[in-house]
Amino acid sequence: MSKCGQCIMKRFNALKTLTHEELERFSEHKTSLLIKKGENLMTEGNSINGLYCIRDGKCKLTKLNTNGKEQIIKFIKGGDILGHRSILSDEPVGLNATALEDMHVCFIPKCDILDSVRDNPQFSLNLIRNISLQLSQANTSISQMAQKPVKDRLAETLLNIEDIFGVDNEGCIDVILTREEIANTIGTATESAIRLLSNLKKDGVIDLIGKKIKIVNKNMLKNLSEGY
Amino acid sequence: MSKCGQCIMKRFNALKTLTHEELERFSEHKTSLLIKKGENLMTEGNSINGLYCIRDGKCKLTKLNTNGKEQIIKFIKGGDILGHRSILSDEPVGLNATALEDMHVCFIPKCDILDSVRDNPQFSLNLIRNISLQLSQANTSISQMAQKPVKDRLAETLLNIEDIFGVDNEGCIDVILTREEIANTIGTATESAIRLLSNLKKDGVIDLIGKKIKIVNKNMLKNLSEGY
DNA sequence: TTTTAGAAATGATAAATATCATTTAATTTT
DNA sequence: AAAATTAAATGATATTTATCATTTCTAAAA
Repeated sequence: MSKCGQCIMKRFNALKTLTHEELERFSEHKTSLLIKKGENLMTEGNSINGLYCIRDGKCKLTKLNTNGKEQIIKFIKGGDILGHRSILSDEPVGLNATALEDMHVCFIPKCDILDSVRDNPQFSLNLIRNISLQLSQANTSISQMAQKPVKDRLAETLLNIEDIFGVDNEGCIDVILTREEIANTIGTATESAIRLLSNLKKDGVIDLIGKKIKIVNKNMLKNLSEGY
Repeated sequence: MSKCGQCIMKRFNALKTLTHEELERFSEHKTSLLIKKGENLMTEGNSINGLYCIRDGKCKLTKLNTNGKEQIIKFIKGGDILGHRSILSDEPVGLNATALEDMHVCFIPKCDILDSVRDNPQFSLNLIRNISLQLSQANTSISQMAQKPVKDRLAETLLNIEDIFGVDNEGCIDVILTREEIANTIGTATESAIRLLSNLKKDGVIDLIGKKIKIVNKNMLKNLSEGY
Protein backbone atom coordinates (compact mmCIF):
# COMPACT_ATOMS: atom_id res chain seq x y z
CA MET A 1 0.00 0.00 0.00
CA SER A 2 1.27 3.48 -0.84
CA LYS A 3 2.54 5.77 1.88
CA CYS A 4 0.83 8.91 3.16
CA GLY A 5 4.14 10.78 3.08
CA GLN A 6 4.30 10.30 -0.68
CA CYS A 7 0.63 10.94 -1.37
CA ILE A 8 0.22 14.17 -3.31
CA MET A 9 -3.21 14.65 -1.77
CA LYS A 10 -1.63 15.71 1.49
CA ARG A 11 -0.62 18.91 -0.26
CA PHE A 12 -4.21 19.94 -0.81
CA ASN A 13 -5.80 19.55 2.58
CA ALA A 14 -5.49 20.06 6.31
CA LEU A 15 -2.99 17.18 6.45
CA LYS A 16 -0.27 19.35 4.98
CA THR A 17 1.05 20.46 8.35
CA LEU A 18 1.63 16.94 9.61
CA THR A 19 5.18 15.89 10.48
CA HIS A 20 7.02 13.05 8.83
CA GLU A 21 6.44 10.89 11.90
CA GLU A 22 2.72 11.57 11.96
CA LEU A 23 2.40 10.68 8.29
CA GLU A 24 4.31 7.45 8.94
CA ARG A 25 1.86 6.53 11.66
CA PHE A 26 -1.07 7.34 9.40
CA SER A 27 0.45 5.16 6.66
CA GLU A 28 0.69 2.19 8.96
CA HIS A 29 -2.84 2.42 10.25
CA LYS A 30 -4.74 3.62 7.22
CA THR A 31 -6.92 1.49 5.00
CA SER A 32 -7.70 2.14 1.36
CA LEU A 33 -11.20 1.86 -0.01
CA LEU A 34 -12.85 1.78 -3.38
CA ILE A 35 -16.28 3.38 -3.32
CA LYS A 36 -18.30 2.59 -6.42
CA LYS A 37 -20.52 5.15 -8.10
CA GLY A 38 -23.78 5.46 -6.20
CA GLU A 39 -22.42 3.97 -2.98
CA ASN A 40 -22.36 5.86 0.31
CA LEU A 41 -19.09 6.76 1.98
CA MET A 42 -20.89 8.20 4.98
CA THR A 43 -24.54 8.07 6.00
CA GLU A 44 -26.50 10.76 7.83
CA GLY A 45 -26.92 9.88 11.51
CA ASN A 46 -24.28 7.16 11.57
CA SER A 47 -21.22 7.23 13.76
CA ILE A 48 -17.81 7.31 12.20
CA ASN A 49 -14.49 6.39 13.74
CA GLY A 50 -11.97 8.00 11.49
CA LEU A 51 -11.25 10.51 8.80
CA TYR A 52 -11.65 9.99 5.07
CA CYS A 53 -9.08 11.47 2.74
CA ILE A 54 -10.29 11.55 -0.87
CA ARG A 55 -7.60 10.47 -3.36
CA ASP A 56 -9.73 10.71 -6.45
CA GLY A 57 -13.32 10.66 -7.54
CA LYS A 58 -16.22 12.95 -6.74
CA CYS A 59 -19.09 12.81 -4.34
CA LYS A 60 -22.09 14.82 -3.24
CA LEU A 61 -22.95 15.66 0.37
CA THR A 62 -26.67 15.48 0.87
CA LYS A 63 -29.33 15.81 3.51
CA LEU A 64 -32.70 14.11 3.47
CA ASN A 65 -35.41 16.67 4.13
CA THR A 66 -38.51 15.93 6.25
CA ASN A 67 -40.53 15.88 3.02
CA GLY A 68 -38.33 13.10 1.66
CA LYS A 69 -36.45 15.20 -0.88
CA GLU A 70 -32.70 15.15 -1.14
CA GLN A 71 -30.87 18.43 -0.74
CA ILE A 72 -27.31 18.61 -2.06
CA ILE A 73 -25.28 20.71 0.36
CA LYS A 74 -21.80 20.47 -1.08
CA PHE A 75 -19.57 18.72 -3.63
CA ILE A 76 -16.35 16.93 -2.72
CA LYS A 77 -13.39 15.92 -4.86
CA GLY A 78 -9.84 14.56 -4.62
CA GLY A 79 -7.78 16.32 -1.94
CA ASP A 80 -10.78 16.98 0.30
CA ILE A 81 -11.25 15.38 3.68
CA LEU A 82 -14.46 14.12 5.25
CA GLY A 83 -15.49 13.13 8.73
CA HIS A 84 -13.26 15.47 10.71
CA ARG A 85 -16.21 17.52 11.94
CA SER A 86 -17.82 14.41 13.31
CA ILE A 87 -14.76 13.00 15.07
CA LEU A 88 -13.76 16.37 16.53
CA SER A 89 -17.19 17.16 17.89
CA ASP A 90 -17.83 13.54 18.76
CA GLU A 91 -21.19 13.54 17.05
CA PRO A 92 -22.82 11.44 14.36
CA VAL A 93 -22.24 12.39 10.76
CA GLY A 94 -24.69 15.06 9.59
CA LEU A 95 -24.72 14.39 5.85
CA ASN A 96 -24.69 11.55 3.36
CA ALA A 97 -21.63 11.31 1.12
CA THR A 98 -22.61 9.54 -2.10
CA ALA A 99 -20.12 8.80 -4.87
CA LEU A 100 -20.87 10.50 -8.20
CA GLU A 101 -18.24 8.26 -9.80
CA ASP A 102 -15.86 5.57 -8.54
CA MET A 103 -13.69 6.92 -5.74
CA HIS A 104 -10.42 5.97 -4.10
CA VAL A 105 -10.41 6.92 -0.47
CA CYS A 106 -8.09 6.44 2.50
CA PHE A 107 -9.47 5.92 5.97
CA ILE A 108 -7.37 7.05 8.95
CA PRO A 109 -8.52 5.89 12.41
CA LYS A 110 -9.92 8.45 14.81
CA CYS A 111 -7.29 7.83 17.51
CA ASP A 112 -4.43 8.76 15.20
CA ILE A 113 -6.22 11.96 14.21
CA LEU A 114 -6.95 12.89 17.81
CA ASP A 115 -3.32 12.22 18.76
CA SER A 116 -2.18 14.67 16.13
CA VAL A 117 -4.84 17.19 17.18
CA ARG A 118 -3.36 17.08 20.68
CA ASP A 119 0.29 17.15 19.68
CA ASN A 120 0.19 19.43 16.66
CA PRO A 121 -1.61 22.72 17.28
CA GLN A 122 -1.08 23.80 13.69
CA PHE A 123 -2.90 20.70 12.43
CA SER A 124 -5.67 21.37 14.90
CA LEU A 125 -5.97 24.97 13.73
CA ASN A 126 -6.09 23.83 10.12
CA LEU A 127 -9.03 21.59 10.90
CA ILE A 128 -10.79 24.45 12.67
CA ARG A 129 -10.17 26.68 9.66
CA ASN A 130 -11.61 24.05 7.38
CA ILE A 131 -14.79 23.81 9.45
CA SER A 132 -14.98 27.60 9.78
CA LEU A 133 -14.73 28.02 6.04
CA GLN A 134 -17.52 25.51 5.58
CA LEU A 135 -19.64 27.46 8.05
CA SER A 136 -19.12 30.70 6.26
CA GLN A 137 -19.94 29.09 2.91
CA ALA A 138 -23.05 27.58 4.46
CA ASN A 139 -24.20 30.99 5.70
CA THR A 140 -23.75 32.41 2.22
CA SER A 141 -25.79 29.52 0.90
CA ILE A 142 -28.63 30.18 3.34
CA SER A 143 -28.78 33.77 2.27
CA GLN A 144 -28.86 32.88 -1.41
CA MET A 145 -31.41 30.11 -1.04
CA ALA A 146 -33.66 32.41 0.93
CA GLN A 147 -33.48 35.46 -1.24
CA LYS A 148 -32.48 34.65 -4.77
CA PRO A 149 -34.88 33.37 -7.43
CA VAL A 150 -34.26 29.97 -8.97
CA LYS A 151 -32.69 31.37 -12.14
CA ASP A 152 -30.02 33.23 -10.17
CA ARG A 153 -29.33 30.18 -8.03
CA LEU A 154 -28.89 28.01 -11.10
CA ALA A 155 -26.38 30.48 -12.57
CA GLU A 156 -24.54 30.56 -9.25
CA THR A 157 -24.46 26.77 -9.05
CA LEU A 158 -23.09 26.36 -12.56
CA LEU A 159 -20.26 28.77 -11.79
CA ASN A 160 -19.68 26.98 -8.51
CA ILE A 161 -19.39 23.48 -9.95
CA GLU A 162 -17.09 24.68 -12.73
CA ASP A 163 -14.96 26.27 -10.03
CA ILE A 164 -14.82 23.05 -8.02
CA PHE A 165 -14.44 20.45 -10.77
CA GLY A 166 -12.83 22.47 -13.55
CA VAL A 167 -13.34 21.75 -17.24
CA ASP A 168 -12.42 18.80 -19.46
CA ASN A 169 -10.51 19.08 -22.73
CA GLU A 170 -13.67 20.20 -24.53
CA GLY A 171 -14.26 23.00 -22.06
CA CYS A 172 -17.20 21.26 -20.39
CA ILE A 173 -17.68 21.27 -16.63
CA ASP A 174 -15.91 18.12 -15.55
CA VAL A 175 -18.66 16.37 -13.61
CA ILE A 176 -21.75 14.50 -14.68
CA LEU A 177 -24.88 15.36 -12.77
CA THR A 178 -28.44 14.40 -13.57
CA ARG A 179 -30.97 17.18 -14.01
CA GLU A 180 -32.51 15.97 -10.78
CA GLU A 181 -29.21 16.45 -8.94
CA ILE A 182 -28.89 19.96 -10.31
CA ALA A 183 -32.44 20.65 -9.16
CA ASN A 184 -31.64 19.22 -5.73
CA THR A 185 -28.64 21.52 -5.47
CA ILE A 186 -30.51 24.73 -6.21
CA GLY A 187 -33.70 23.65 -4.46
CA THR A 188 -36.27 23.50 -7.21
CA ALA A 189 -38.36 21.03 -9.21
CA THR A 190 -36.49 18.95 -11.79
CA GLU A 191 -38.66 20.31 -14.61
CA SER A 192 -37.89 23.88 -13.59
CA ALA A 193 -34.16 23.19 -13.65
CA ILE A 194 -34.49 21.60 -17.09
CA ARG A 195 -36.46 24.55 -18.45
CA LEU A 196 -34.00 27.11 -17.11
CA LEU A 197 -31.04 25.17 -18.52
CA SER A 198 -32.79 25.11 -21.92
CA ASN A 199 -33.32 28.87 -21.70
CA LEU A 200 -29.67 29.46 -20.85
CA LYS A 201 -28.71 27.39 -23.87
CA LYS A 202 -31.13 29.27 -26.11
CA ASP A 203 -29.61 32.54 -24.89
CA GLY A 204 -26.12 31.31 -25.71
CA VAL A 205 -24.93 31.44 -22.10
CA ILE A 206 -24.24 27.72 -21.83
CA ASP A 207 -24.07 24.74 -24.13
CA LEU A 208 -25.49 21.29 -23.40
CA ILE A 209 -23.27 18.58 -24.87
CA GLY A 210 -24.58 15.14 -24.06
CA LYS A 211 -24.76 14.98 -20.29
CA LYS A 212 -22.18 17.69 -19.90
CA ILE A 213 -22.56 21.43 -19.50
CA LYS A 214 -20.26 24.01 -21.02
CA ILE A 215 -20.21 27.59 -19.83
CA VAL A 216 -19.97 29.72 -22.96
CA ASN A 217 -20.43 33.21 -21.53
CA LYS A 218 -19.14 33.32 -17.98
CA ASN A 219 -19.69 37.05 -17.58
CA MET A 220 -23.33 36.81 -18.48
CA LEU A 221 -23.71 33.92 -16.07
CA LYS A 222 -22.12 35.98 -13.32
CA ASN A 223 -24.52 38.82 -14.01
CA LEU A 224 -27.46 36.44 -13.96
CA SER A 225 -26.31 35.01 -10.63
CA GLU A 226 -26.55 38.53 -9.23
CA GLY A 227 -29.96 39.19 -10.66
CA TYR A 228 -29.15 41.18 -13.81
CA MET B 1 -15.82 45.54 37.49
CA SER B 2 -17.30 42.10 38.17
CA LYS B 3 -15.13 39.00 37.85
CA CYS B 4 -15.40 36.33 35.17
CA GLY B 5 -15.08 33.62 37.80
CA GLN B 6 -18.31 34.81 39.38
CA CYS B 7 -20.20 35.47 36.17
CA ILE B 8 -23.04 33.00 35.76
CA MET B 9 -22.77 33.25 32.00
CA LYS B 10 -19.65 31.11 32.05
CA ARG B 11 -21.93 28.19 32.92
CA PHE B 12 -23.75 28.44 29.63
CA ASN B 13 -21.02 28.55 27.06
CA ALA B 14 -17.69 27.20 25.91
CA LEU B 15 -15.98 29.10 28.74
CA LYS B 16 -17.19 26.57 31.29
CA THR B 17 -14.07 24.41 31.04
CA LEU B 18 -11.69 27.26 31.88
CA THR B 19 -9.59 26.98 35.02
CA HIS B 20 -9.72 29.43 37.87
CA GLU B 21 -6.42 30.94 36.71
CA GLU B 22 -7.64 31.42 33.17
CA LEU B 23 -10.81 33.13 34.37
CA GLU B 24 -8.71 35.42 36.57
CA ARG B 25 -6.65 36.43 33.56
CA PHE B 26 -9.81 37.06 31.53
CA SER B 27 -11.21 39.20 34.36
CA GLU B 28 -8.15 41.38 34.41
CA HIS B 29 -8.08 41.97 30.68
CA LYS B 30 -11.74 42.05 29.76
CA THR B 31 -13.73 45.18 29.02
CA SER B 32 -17.48 45.57 29.46
CA LEU B 33 -19.63 47.17 26.83
CA LEU B 34 -23.16 48.47 26.53
CA ILE B 35 -24.55 48.01 23.04
CA LYS B 36 -27.71 50.00 22.47
CA LYS B 37 -30.64 48.66 20.49
CA GLY B 38 -29.93 48.91 16.78
CA GLU B 39 -26.15 49.23 17.19
CA ASN B 40 -23.72 46.74 15.69
CA LEU B 41 -21.55 44.57 17.89
CA MET B 42 -19.75 43.15 14.87
CA THR B 43 -19.83 44.14 11.21
CA GLU B 44 -19.50 41.82 8.21
CA GLY B 45 -16.03 41.99 6.71
CA ASN B 46 -14.40 43.73 9.67
CA SER B 47 -11.57 42.26 11.67
CA ILE B 48 -12.02 41.51 15.31
CA ASN B 49 -9.41 41.03 17.98
CA GLY B 50 -11.22 39.28 20.73
CA LEU B 51 -14.21 37.28 21.81
CA TYR B 52 -17.57 38.68 22.89
CA CYS B 53 -19.41 37.03 25.73
CA ILE B 54 -23.06 38.10 25.90
CA ARG B 55 -24.25 38.82 29.47
CA ASP B 56 -27.74 39.90 28.56
CA GLY B 57 -29.74 41.25 25.69
CA LYS B 58 -30.52 39.82 22.30
CA CYS B 59 -29.11 40.29 18.84
CA LYS B 60 -29.56 39.09 15.29
CA LEU B 61 -26.77 37.79 13.06
CA THR B 62 -27.33 38.98 9.51
CA LYS B 63 -25.77 38.92 6.10
CA LEU B 64 -26.26 41.49 3.39
CA ASN B 65 -27.19 39.78 0.14
CA THR B 66 -25.91 40.95 -3.26
CA ASN B 67 -29.42 42.29 -3.95
CA GLY B 68 -29.19 44.50 -0.88
CA LYS B 69 -31.60 42.52 1.26
CA GLU B 70 -30.75 41.51 4.80
CA GLN B 71 -30.86 37.81 5.64
CA ILE B 72 -31.11 36.87 9.31
CA ILE B 73 -28.96 33.80 9.86
CA LYS B 74 -29.22 33.28 13.61
CA PHE B 75 -30.38 34.79 16.89
CA ILE B 76 -28.10 35.31 19.89
CA LYS B 77 -28.89 35.80 23.57
CA GLY B 78 -27.25 35.96 27.00
CA GLY B 79 -24.77 33.13 27.53
CA ASP B 80 -23.77 32.94 23.88
CA ILE B 81 -20.34 33.84 22.59
CA LEU B 82 -19.45 35.66 19.38
CA GLY B 83 -16.28 36.15 17.41
CA HIS B 84 -14.52 32.87 18.25
CA ARG B 85 -14.85 31.59 14.69
CA SER B 86 -13.14 34.67 13.40
CA ILE B 87 -10.25 34.67 15.85
CA LEU B 88 -9.64 30.94 15.53
CA SER B 89 -9.62 30.95 11.74
CA ASP B 90 -7.93 34.33 11.65
CA GLU B 91 -10.44 35.69 9.18
CA PRO B 92 -12.73 38.72 9.10
CA VAL B 93 -16.13 38.42 10.70
CA GLY B 94 -18.69 36.92 8.33
CA LEU B 95 -21.89 38.33 9.77
CA ASN B 96 -23.32 41.49 11.27
CA ALA B 97 -24.41 41.28 14.89
CA THR B 98 -27.09 43.91 15.52
CA ALA B 99 -28.68 44.43 18.93
CA LEU B 100 -32.44 43.80 19.08
CA GLU B 101 -32.47 45.42 22.51
CA ASP B 102 -29.84 46.96 24.79
CA MET B 103 -27.08 44.45 25.50
CA HIS B 104 -24.37 44.01 28.11
CA VAL B 105 -21.35 42.34 26.63
CA CYS B 106 -17.84 41.44 27.78
CA PHE B 107 -14.91 41.61 25.42
CA ILE B 108 -11.93 39.30 26.01
CA PRO B 109 -8.76 39.98 24.00
CA LYS B 110 -7.73 37.52 21.32
CA CYS B 111 -4.34 36.72 22.88
CA ASP B 112 -5.91 35.50 26.11
CA ILE B 113 -8.28 33.27 24.15
CA LEU B 114 -5.48 31.86 22.00
CA ASP B 115 -3.37 31.19 25.11
CA SER B 116 -6.19 29.12 26.56
CA VAL B 117 -6.74 27.36 23.24
CA ARG B 118 -3.09 26.26 23.35
CA ASP B 119 -3.00 25.31 27.02
CA ASN B 120 -6.45 23.88 27.53
CA PRO B 121 -7.40 21.21 24.96
CA GLN B 122 -10.83 20.84 26.50
CA PHE B 123 -11.57 24.52 25.94
CA SER B 124 -10.31 24.20 22.41
CA LEU B 125 -12.55 21.20 21.77
CA ASN B 126 -15.53 23.06 23.19
CA LEU B 127 -14.99 25.87 20.72
CA ILE B 128 -14.73 23.36 17.88
CA ARG B 129 -17.96 21.74 19.03
CA ASN B 130 -19.65 25.09 19.09
CA ILE B 131 -18.60 25.84 15.51
CA SER B 132 -19.50 22.30 14.41
CA LEU B 133 -22.95 22.64 15.88
CA GLN B 134 -23.42 25.91 14.03
CA LEU B 135 -22.36 24.20 10.81
CA SER B 136 -24.81 21.40 11.23
CA GLN B 137 -27.59 23.86 12.02
CA ALA B 138 -26.62 25.87 8.96
CA ASN B 139 -26.85 22.78 6.76
CA THR B 140 -30.32 22.05 8.10
CA SER B 141 -31.24 25.63 7.32
CA ILE B 142 -30.02 25.35 3.72
CA SER B 143 -32.14 22.28 3.22
CA GLN B 144 -35.23 23.92 4.65
CA MET B 145 -34.79 27.17 2.78
CA ALA B 146 -34.32 25.29 -0.46
CA GLN B 147 -37.17 22.87 -0.18
CA LYS B 148 -39.86 24.07 2.18
CA PRO B 149 -42.58 26.53 1.20
CA VAL B 150 -42.79 29.85 3.03
CA LYS B 151 -45.64 28.75 5.28
CA ASP B 152 -43.64 25.81 6.63
CA ARG B 153 -40.58 27.98 7.15
CA LEU B 154 -42.61 30.53 9.09
CA ALA B 155 -43.97 27.81 11.38
CA GLU B 156 -40.47 26.46 11.86
CA THR B 157 -39.11 29.92 12.66
CA LEU B 158 -41.80 30.66 15.23
CA LEU B 159 -41.01 27.40 17.03
CA ASN B 160 -37.33 28.17 16.77
CA ILE B 161 -37.50 31.66 18.30
CA GLU B 162 -39.74 30.44 21.12
CA ASP B 163 -37.16 27.75 21.78
CA ILE B 164 -34.33 30.29 21.86
CA PHE B 165 -35.95 33.18 23.73
CA GLY B 166 -38.63 31.42 25.75
CA VAL B 167 -41.92 33.03 26.75
CA ASP B 168 -42.80 35.98 28.99
CA ASN B 169 -45.31 35.85 31.83
CA GLU B 170 -48.19 36.13 29.36
CA GLY B 171 -46.95 33.18 27.34
CA CYS B 172 -45.73 35.30 24.43
CA ILE B 173 -42.45 34.63 22.67
CA ASP B 174 -40.01 36.81 24.56
CA VAL B 175 -38.50 38.83 21.74
CA ILE B 176 -39.79 41.72 19.70
CA LEU B 177 -39.21 41.45 16.00
CA THR B 178 -40.65 43.57 13.23
CA ARG B 179 -42.61 41.85 10.49
CA GLU B 180 -39.73 42.73 8.20
CA GLU B 181 -37.27 40.91 10.46
CA ILE B 182 -39.48 37.85 10.50
CA ALA B 183 -39.65 38.02 6.70
CA ASN B 184 -35.86 38.37 6.53
CA THR B 185 -35.47 35.28 8.68
CA ILE B 186 -37.64 33.01 6.56
CA GLY B 187 -36.61 34.60 3.28
CA THR B 188 -39.81 36.08 1.92
CA ALA B 189 -41.47 39.42 1.24
CA THR B 190 -42.68 41.36 4.28
CA GLU B 191 -46.27 41.34 3.00
CA SER B 192 -46.19 37.57 2.60
CA ALA B 193 -44.99 37.13 6.17
CA ILE B 194 -47.75 39.45 7.42
CA ARG B 195 -50.42 37.57 5.49
CA LEU B 196 -49.28 34.17 6.73
CA LEU B 197 -49.14 35.40 10.33
CA SER B 198 -52.70 36.70 9.94
CA ASN B 199 -53.78 33.32 8.60
CA LEU B 200 -52.15 31.50 11.51
CA LYS B 201 -54.02 33.80 13.89
CA LYS B 202 -57.31 33.25 12.07
CA ASP B 203 -56.76 29.49 12.34
CA GLY B 204 -56.13 29.77 16.08
CA VAL B 205 -52.55 28.53 15.85
CA ILE B 206 -50.99 31.72 17.17
CA ASP B 207 -52.14 34.93 18.78
CA LEU B 208 -50.84 38.41 17.95
CA ILE B 209 -50.73 40.59 21.05
CA GLY B 210 -49.31 44.00 20.29
CA LYS B 211 -45.90 43.38 18.83
CA LYS B 212 -45.63 39.99 20.50
CA ILE B 213 -46.51 36.56 19.22
CA LYS B 214 -48.02 33.80 21.32
CA ILE B 215 -47.98 30.22 20.18
CA VAL B 216 -51.40 28.82 21.03
CA ASN B 217 -51.27 25.41 19.39
CA LYS B 218 -47.71 24.17 19.28
CA ASN B 219 -48.62 20.78 17.87
CA MET B 220 -50.40 22.26 14.91
CA LEU B 221 -47.45 24.57 14.31
CA LYS B 222 -45.10 21.57 14.36
CA ASN B 223 -47.26 19.80 11.82
CA LEU B 224 -47.34 22.89 9.62
CA SER B 225 -43.55 23.15 9.80
CA GLU B 226 -43.38 19.66 8.35
CA GLY B 227 -45.87 20.37 5.60
CA TYR B 228 -49.10 18.94 7.04
C1' DT C 1 -30.89 -5.32 -33.08
C1' DT C 2 -34.90 -4.84 -30.69
C1' DT C 3 -36.99 -3.99 -26.42
C1' DT C 4 -37.38 -1.70 -22.30
C1' DA C 5 -36.55 1.51 -18.77
C1' DG C 6 -35.05 5.71 -17.36
C1' DA C 7 -33.83 10.52 -18.19
C1' DA C 8 -34.70 14.74 -20.50
C1' DA C 9 -37.62 17.90 -22.69
C1' DT C 10 -41.87 20.36 -23.45
C1' DG C 11 -46.73 21.95 -22.97
C1' DA C 12 -50.76 23.10 -20.20
C1' DT C 13 -52.28 24.42 -15.99
C1' DA C 14 -52.46 25.26 -11.01
C1' DA C 15 -50.49 27.01 -6.98
C1' DA C 16 -47.34 29.87 -4.48
C1' DT C 17 -45.24 34.10 -3.90
C1' DA C 18 -43.94 38.94 -5.08
C1' DT C 19 -45.10 43.50 -6.17
C1' DC C 20 -47.62 47.64 -6.11
C1' DA C 21 -51.21 50.48 -4.24
C1' DT C 22 -53.92 51.78 -0.52
C1' DT C 23 -55.70 51.86 4.09
C1' DT C 24 -55.35 51.41 8.93
C1' DA C 25 -52.90 51.34 13.13
C1' DA C 26 -49.19 52.39 16.14
C1' DT C 27 -45.24 55.36 17.49
C1' DT C 28 -42.61 59.22 17.59
C1' DT C 29 -41.91 64.09 17.11
C1' DT C 30 -43.30 68.68 17.41
C1' DA D 1 -52.81 66.82 21.66
C1' DA D 2 -51.82 67.32 16.86
C1' DA D 3 -48.91 66.27 13.22
C1' DA D 4 -45.77 63.41 11.10
C1' DT D 5 -43.51 59.21 10.53
C1' DT D 6 -43.17 54.39 10.46
C1' DA D 7 -45.09 49.77 10.74
C1' DA D 8 -48.81 46.63 9.84
C1' DA D 9 -52.57 45.01 7.27
C1' DT D 10 -55.18 44.12 3.17
C1' DG D 11 -56.64 44.01 -1.78
C1' DA D 12 -55.62 43.55 -6.68
C1' DT D 13 -52.62 41.82 -9.82
C1' DA D 14 -48.37 40.07 -11.97
C1' DT D 15 -44.75 36.91 -11.80
C1' DT D 16 -42.53 32.86 -10.47
C1' DT D 17 -42.48 28.19 -9.63
C1' DA D 18 -44.64 23.53 -9.13
C1' DT D 19 -47.33 19.85 -10.80
C1' DC D 20 -49.19 16.74 -14.02
C1' DA D 21 -49.36 14.81 -18.58
C1' DT D 22 -47.13 13.65 -22.66
C1' DT D 23 -43.46 13.14 -25.87
C1' DT D 24 -38.76 12.54 -27.23
C1' DC D 25 -34.32 11.02 -26.46
C1' DT D 26 -30.69 7.94 -24.47
C1' DA D 27 -28.75 4.07 -22.75
C1' DA D 28 -29.06 -0.33 -20.76
C1' DA D 29 -30.85 -5.12 -21.07
C1' DA D 30 -32.56 -8.94 -23.41
